Amino acid sequence: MSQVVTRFAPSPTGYLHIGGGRTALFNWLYARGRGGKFLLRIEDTDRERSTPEATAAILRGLTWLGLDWDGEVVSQFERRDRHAEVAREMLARGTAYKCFSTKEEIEAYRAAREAEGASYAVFQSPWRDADPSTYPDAPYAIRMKAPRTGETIIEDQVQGRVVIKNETLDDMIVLRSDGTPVYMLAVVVDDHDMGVTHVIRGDDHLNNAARQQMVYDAMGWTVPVWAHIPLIHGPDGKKLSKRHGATGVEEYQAMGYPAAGMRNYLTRLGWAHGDAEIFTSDEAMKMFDLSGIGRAPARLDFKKLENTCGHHMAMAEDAALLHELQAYLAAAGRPALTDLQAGLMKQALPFLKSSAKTFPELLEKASFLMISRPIAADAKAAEALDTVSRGILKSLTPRLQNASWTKEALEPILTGIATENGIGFGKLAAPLRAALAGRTVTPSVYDMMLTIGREETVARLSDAAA
RNA sequence: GGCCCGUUCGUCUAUCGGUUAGGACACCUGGUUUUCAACCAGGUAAGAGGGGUUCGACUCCCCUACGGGCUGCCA
Repeated sequence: MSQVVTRFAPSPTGYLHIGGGRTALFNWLYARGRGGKFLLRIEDTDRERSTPEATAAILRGLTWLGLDWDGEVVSQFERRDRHAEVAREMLARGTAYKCFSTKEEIEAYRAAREAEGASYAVFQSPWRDADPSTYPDAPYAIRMKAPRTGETIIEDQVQGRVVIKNETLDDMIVLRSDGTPVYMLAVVVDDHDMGVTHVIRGDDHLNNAARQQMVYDAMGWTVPVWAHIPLIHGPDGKKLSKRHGATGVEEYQAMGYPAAGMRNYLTRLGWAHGDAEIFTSDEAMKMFDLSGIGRAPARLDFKKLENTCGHHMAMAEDAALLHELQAYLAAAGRPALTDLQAGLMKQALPFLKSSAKTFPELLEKASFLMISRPIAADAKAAEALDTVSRGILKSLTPRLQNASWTKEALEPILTGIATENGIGFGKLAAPLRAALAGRTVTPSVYDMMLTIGREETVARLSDAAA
């Protein structure tokens, strides 16, 4: 078996949709897991709607997801001459013909059929078998000479064997009367020329596959392996749209989901391998197979996304996580970390990452190291700093001056103070949290003290005790 | 309208004719605990409906309902 070649072929008419991201991911996993190639082609033949900004956004989205492609990005529009050449070759082979019917004539044909009571009308061009000597001197489109009887069978790796009756398909136009190629032809020519062996795409193309397969047949080309995957739906089961919230991959980056978690979640959305839930991309590549893809559309579940992200956050290496955190801040338009904050963050990451699911949550938990003196206590925290508590903090600071700065050394000091004052550790922790972080919900007081260091700890406690 | 695809706990799914229908998320309860989390243990919860085929159907076939897609000289 020759090398596997897959591709992702989005239209540059907007940002990278979450469904497109998953389609790209499946193609990437399939190719990478088999030592194959994953190609990227921009289907920009619709000049009205295609924009360079959209192409850039799609590339950014893929890059964020960690999906790397092989070779140069192919522009479909730039290959239009090649597409036209194939259309002419079909003409020469007799698998296509010149059609001089105008748009008005086609509409009239359909209207007439419907008037006769037909519920639908496949246009049958009068030029299909016309004698070339009768051709008018007028613009013409090139139509594929599709079989009118029999059936076209799509052997789909996800949908199974799909049978389409040829009589329901018209002679599709492959080259418009203005000489530009039509998408359906372009896809086939490009996939063939690029050596694509496996076409993994949304099942909105399932019906199209029949016509595309006819082009392969007409040209005598090898039909690729088809795999039409179901689309992603919103939580209510309807097609995912803006009203469900985020539909763009980059929006998820801006919301602070780690890319590894996003990848894992998207891989599991509509695909399964036994009970495997949490896995790295390397593991996913080894497990991924077309047979594991479900046939029903899957719904987006933010809770599970978060949970999956939490696992990956905890699994991440500190340096890489810090790097991604900084990228998140930039993507979300939030201020970057100062060198001091970055240094403290690196120390705090080992305990912060184990309980955070997203970067905003991580930052929330890290607020004690983001702030600087004087620490402003919020209303609830201020309540914890009553006269008695301030007195306790005051008596605590001298004992911290000479302690070695480890949890083992600090623990007896803090529990000792609590015992001396006849209070439980919980009663002591509250004012400590208020003094160190200015809030009532924080990481462990020991973790905070160890992170910011002796000098800053004593300073913050002294501030609060004053 | 026609054609095509789909339908297992609330959600993602396992099952490929014989299971007490399994796992994960969510939810509920308990535990741990200096707060919030995280973590640990346990629990609630499913084969759209109706016909067949079969000794036996979630699994195979048909019908219905519901959802989605396609039906362009858009992609």
